[in-house]
Amino acid sequence: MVDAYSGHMVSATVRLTGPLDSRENFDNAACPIAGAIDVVGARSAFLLLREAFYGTSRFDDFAERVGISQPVAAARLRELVADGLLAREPYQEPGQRTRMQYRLTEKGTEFFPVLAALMEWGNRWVRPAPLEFRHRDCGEPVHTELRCARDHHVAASDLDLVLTKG
Amino acid sequence: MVDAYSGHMVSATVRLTGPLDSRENFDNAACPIAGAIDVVGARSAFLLLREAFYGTSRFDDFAERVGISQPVAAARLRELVADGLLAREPYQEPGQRTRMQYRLTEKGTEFFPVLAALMEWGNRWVRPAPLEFRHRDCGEPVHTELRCARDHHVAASDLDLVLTKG
DNA sequence: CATCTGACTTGCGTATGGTTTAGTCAGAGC
DNA sequence: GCTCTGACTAAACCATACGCAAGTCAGATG
Repeated sequence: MVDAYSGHMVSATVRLTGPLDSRENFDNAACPIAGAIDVVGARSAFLLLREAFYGTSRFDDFAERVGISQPVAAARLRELVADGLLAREPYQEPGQRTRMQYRLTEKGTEFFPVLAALMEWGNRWVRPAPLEFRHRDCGEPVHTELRCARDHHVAASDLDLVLTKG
Repeated sequence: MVDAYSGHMVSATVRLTGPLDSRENFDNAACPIAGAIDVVGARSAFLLLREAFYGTSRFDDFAERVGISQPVAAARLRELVADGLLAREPYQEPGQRTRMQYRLTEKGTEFFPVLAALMEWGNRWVRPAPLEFRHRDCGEPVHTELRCARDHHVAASDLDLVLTKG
């Protein structure tokens, strides 16, 4: 982990393999991370999704619990629906009038690991809070990790980034 | 997974336990997710960190490979250094003059699961790319997942969010 | 018919993240 | 001492993310 020339610690980097090694075949415009951020990059989008995972479903609750204004909540919820992370649908409790609710789609649900990783990192490095995820069945704390198909725990420095086609 | 009243699918939500159940004891201002976003919320910050994990260390390379202008690269790198995710340090290759490099700190290195989760989600739902992380030792694909201390695989709907103090 | 509530919209101003173009500055090599 | 390169900075500008205050509108409830 110590660089031969500088004597400084070297970062734990991913290794880019094959055609990616020269960096010429890495297409920045095609990067899925950039794509993801273009969809959910706004602060309010992250926090609205957090709220959705906490069970919030109604417009006013979203705005209030996230702490954003109604115009922003409306704009962002509309985007999240348009991008397929949330579904907007009418519902009716008995004896109540029809209302609207926002529900996580499969695309939205699968975003959870991002939020969990962000929460874990934020809790450790930015804003420690007395909050923790626990597995309901066994009560043990839960954290995000990288695993390979053979179930090995993997660090960033043990990763290769490979081109699977082309 | 089907709501008793609406007949619609119900989202896979985390369960807020104890004092959090009523939502009155959930302090939005203290949320670690919000804290994390306040630090690395900008698109350019995510992409600069991605580049750092891909081994980039020099200013011009960051700007070019991320595809951002130099003023933005300078501003964001300065912030990431100020926030402790990157370290800016001089280095010197033999026979070369002293230059600057940006290196991931421990705080920055631990951000990797967020990027990995974002990449996995983006690759599946937004911008499929022929890119994959593989475990260098065994060659198997790697993905992010939630595990409890007893090594159970956990979904969002199997999670409790608990207050550990207060 | 009047009121209430949920779910927004409209209009306005500010802050931030981004762009382009151009320039600075220091050290190594010639 | 001139040039080249790496690492930025400066100025002017545009787009969007956000805020606040107020208004709209439709469907129960009384």
